[in-house]
Amino acid sequence: MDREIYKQKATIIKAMAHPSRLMMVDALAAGELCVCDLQRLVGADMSTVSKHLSVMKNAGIVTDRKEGLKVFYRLRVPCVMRFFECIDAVLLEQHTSYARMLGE
Amino acid sequence: MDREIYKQKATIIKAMAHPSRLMMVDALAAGELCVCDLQRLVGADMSTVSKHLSVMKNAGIVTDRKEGLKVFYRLRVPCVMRFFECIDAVLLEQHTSYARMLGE
DNA sequence: TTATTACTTGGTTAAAATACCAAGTAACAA
DNA sequence: TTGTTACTTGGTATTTTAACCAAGTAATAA
Repeated sequence: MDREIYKQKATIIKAMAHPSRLMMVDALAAGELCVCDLQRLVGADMSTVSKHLSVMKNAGIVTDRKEGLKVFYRLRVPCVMRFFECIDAVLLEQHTSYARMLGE
Repeated sequence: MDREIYKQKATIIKAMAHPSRLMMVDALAAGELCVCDLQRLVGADMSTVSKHLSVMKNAGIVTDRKEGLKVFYRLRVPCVMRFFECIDAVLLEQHTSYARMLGE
């Protein structure tokens, strides 16, 4: 059934649909980071950050690797970065029509 | 502040993060459709479909146009379709590692 | 005018997501 | 062993989403 596929796809997209998670993906585009780095980045409780990461891990967006005390996360499917280009296009379009509206 | 930008981006992504909405975007990729078409497609209450569309409209993903009794929606930023390619890559990767796991 | 169609909006209820604190685990250090 | 660091997981309160029904609006038809 098609329904099930759309549900799976929605789960993946939903896993990115949060400001802190987007921020983390953006940072991870440059390479591996430990949870402690990501916590500093988003400035939330460690448990909150950890839960955000597990959402993305379950969705298949990131993987992790333990090294000593630290756990390093990295993007599993780098193409998610191409999302951002399109999102920027949407934001730009919003901005453009807003400017157009003001000009009328 | 960066925070605000990430929040805006999350709003756009969140607007696609629902099975019915994904299904509609997919259908709209082929061209304009009226709310009645989209209702048949997703098979939910008309009011539900209308609200989903307004979420996407507010996010800047679709626009609408009234013609007689019908309201036609279309994608405003076609690049959202490129999302799907990447989502497919994530699903494929999930599938691949699952197969790998079974093989071990 | 009244009726019908195609939508949207308001209201309500149920389900899901999010944040923090507290407690638990795993690796290393003393 | 005991302590510390770096995380994860459980619990709970709050907020956000989502679905349907009912009522409202705009365009057309009779």
